[in-house]
Amino acid sequence: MDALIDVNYDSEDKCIYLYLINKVLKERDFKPYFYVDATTKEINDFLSNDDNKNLLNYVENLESVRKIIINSNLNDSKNRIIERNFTKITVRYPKDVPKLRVLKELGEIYEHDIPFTKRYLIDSDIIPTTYYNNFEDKNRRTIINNNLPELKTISFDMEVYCEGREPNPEKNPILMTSFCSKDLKKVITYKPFKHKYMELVKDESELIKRTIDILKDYDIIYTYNGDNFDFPYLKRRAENLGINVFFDKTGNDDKKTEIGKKTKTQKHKQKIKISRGGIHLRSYIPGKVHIDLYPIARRTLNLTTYKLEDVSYELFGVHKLEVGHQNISNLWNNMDKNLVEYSFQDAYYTYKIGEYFLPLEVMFSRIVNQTLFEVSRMGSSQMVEYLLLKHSFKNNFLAPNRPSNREYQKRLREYYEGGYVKEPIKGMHENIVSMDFRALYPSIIISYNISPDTIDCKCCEDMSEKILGHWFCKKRIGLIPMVLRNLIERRKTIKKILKEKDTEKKELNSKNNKYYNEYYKLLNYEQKSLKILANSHYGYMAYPRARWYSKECAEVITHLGRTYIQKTIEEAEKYGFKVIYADTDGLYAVLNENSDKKTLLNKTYEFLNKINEKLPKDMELEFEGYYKRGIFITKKRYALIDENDKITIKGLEFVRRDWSNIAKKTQKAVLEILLKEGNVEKAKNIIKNIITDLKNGKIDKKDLIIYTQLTKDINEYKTTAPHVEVAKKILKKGGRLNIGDVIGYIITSGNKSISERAVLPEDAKDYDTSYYIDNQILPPVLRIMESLGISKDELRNVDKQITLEGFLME
DNA sequence: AAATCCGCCCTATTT
DNA sequence: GTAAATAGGGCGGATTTA
Repeated sequence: MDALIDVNYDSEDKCIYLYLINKVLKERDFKPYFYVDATTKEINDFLSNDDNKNLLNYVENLESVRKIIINSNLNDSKNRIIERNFTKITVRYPKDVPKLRVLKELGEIYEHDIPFTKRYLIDSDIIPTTYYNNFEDKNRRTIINNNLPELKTISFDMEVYCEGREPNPEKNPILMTSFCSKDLKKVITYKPFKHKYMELVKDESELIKRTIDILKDYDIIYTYNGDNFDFPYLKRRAENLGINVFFDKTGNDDKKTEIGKKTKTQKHKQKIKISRGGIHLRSYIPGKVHIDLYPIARRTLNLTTYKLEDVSYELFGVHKLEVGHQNISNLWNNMDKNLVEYSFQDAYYTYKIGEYFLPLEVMFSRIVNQTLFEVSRMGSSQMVEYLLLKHSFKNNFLAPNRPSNREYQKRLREYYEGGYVKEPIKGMHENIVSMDFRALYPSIIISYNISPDTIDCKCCEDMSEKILGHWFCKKRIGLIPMVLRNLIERRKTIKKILKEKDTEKKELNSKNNKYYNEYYKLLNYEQKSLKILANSHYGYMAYPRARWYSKECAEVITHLGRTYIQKTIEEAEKYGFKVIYADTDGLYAVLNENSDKKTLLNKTYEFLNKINEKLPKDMELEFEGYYKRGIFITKKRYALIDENDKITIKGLEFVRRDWSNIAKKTQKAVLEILLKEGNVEKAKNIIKNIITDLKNGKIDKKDLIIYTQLTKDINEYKTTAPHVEVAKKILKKGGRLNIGDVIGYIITSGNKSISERAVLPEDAKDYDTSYYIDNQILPPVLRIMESLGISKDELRNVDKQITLEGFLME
């Protein structure tokens, strides 16, 4: 029983290492290759040329093969897909491929930039993190089951001495490391702190050695920002102290075999490799799965800030002990045992977050067919791309190339129309129903067979009606619709199983055994990952760096989307609904004549049945929800309350990070009163009280902080903005900043510009009361009041804040 | 000279 | 490093007002 957890090309051994749980296999048969649009003769001639003689050494084999290529020139009168011969060039080593790219002088080269280990997973039939029988024998290899493999997981965190703002690995030592796993809780350090999880070692060198010793026996290592901090720091410290860092599992070296036969033992393969991935680093250890939870949290959750503490609170609702980086040195010097507790809590919550995200990542890894390490660092578009590469390979297609920089720049400038948004009927509404299309874009893609390899195919030109001047093949299913259909069908099956299990559970009304729970949970994760991937295909086709980019396809999809929602609005109105608001794939409506909830719901279901009969079979308009009340302010900004008094807020300041907490709290309180009771006077009172508190300095500093993200390098900003000015101050103090960092600041008093008065919360001596009243508290609540028909004049006679306050304070 | 308007840049949301 | 549609703050130059 074996399961693959990592794949690495060993450049010393010149072959692929397949890391299974507790076993390493070598794959020597698989060689790097790519394709050239030229004949073997042309290539042979080119390579026998004296200038290119050295290139010939790299080539292991030339072979003419039939492949299907997508003709991306839509104006071309040839077919959309063409099957013809290309030359497949197999080389000795991965690094030979870049050298042979000069062959593009002879004709376009294809699939020359797919990393070798990823290529291996595309071409092989191995699904990562899945149990197989007879793994070592390619012909007898069979999947046992879909259970989650028993992976040994551990979290790891490090504390470092820090004098200034940033620790310096040349000077500042590692103070302690902490770990958490199912059966291990430990903090290692070289000062005798008192704590139940403490392990004392002699010095930093021993600390590092002991740390490696612990980690090497685990399969998965969770960190929080380990990519950019813990591992690079650990590596550098170890180098400076002259320590060799190898993560080879105890006993692994004895079990290394060729596929089939035994070979000499080999050690010292698994060391930390730091590589650049865009602006960030990646810390990889061959054979281990390092999962950095920080980027996953950033991608998956929507929070103001993404400190470990914020994420723990979001996921588990617990506040963990927090220590500022600068305070670590103090705690260390004073032998404060809180440092140990803090360090352990970091490891503990990192572990919990890791276990929380792992199943979903495992599912992505299986579906996309790439390693956990890679998949946990991919965005949804990259996952779609690898999924498509897999299916492209299976169907004998040549994958389109990634765009050149020029092509990318060109694509960036291509705009097209998106979803339809109806101007809302502003103000308060009651008895509201909402309906939306289930997976609108994916279902359109499938229904119309929209794909770069089916658009405007010559074979179907005459028999097709044109959509924005385009049509799609009727004879052959396109690559993207095919992949999408697979995902959606599998998801449907899972949903059905889950539903059956659910009713079964209810009928039995009994406690479930463990197997049932695990099975159920896992299917639920699979279902979630399938949904995410399905929903990413439209965005993928419109993504300028995509191989299967097609602006035309994306344009047709949104066009059809607009048509369907507009048609639905029209039908709803004919049916006796008043549509209050609609955005892209869904709408909110009330009945024209006054009615109770029951009448409304009955009518809604009648309407849905009627509409769904007319829709293509893969498309469906669904009931989404019923709401007692709702306030609609503008497009993309509204709030609703359901029967359980649950409030949903969309787009308003309350859900945005770039507003102070006090402004958000006030808006929420006002909305709550208006939605629950419709009492305008009470709402005014809330505002009045907050303003009084603000004036009396009763507001907690934390509630005044405004958070804004840096979205580019500080020098690229063309305008002065508060968060940019604060960022400059941070840099001046010796701090480091990255693109994507979130800056928090408070506006202090004075009469200079707002940007000049923005300071870091820790530096704020006071705050500008009138700024917070005029620019933070009032605008968000006034917009709501105004939408209810309470004119600004009613609230403020002249435009001075003093007068408005006067009105509120009466 | 001050107040106001407006376009631009920028961020963050919704779908 | 999925897309477009959208609102709204702050800045700074242009325009209007006194």
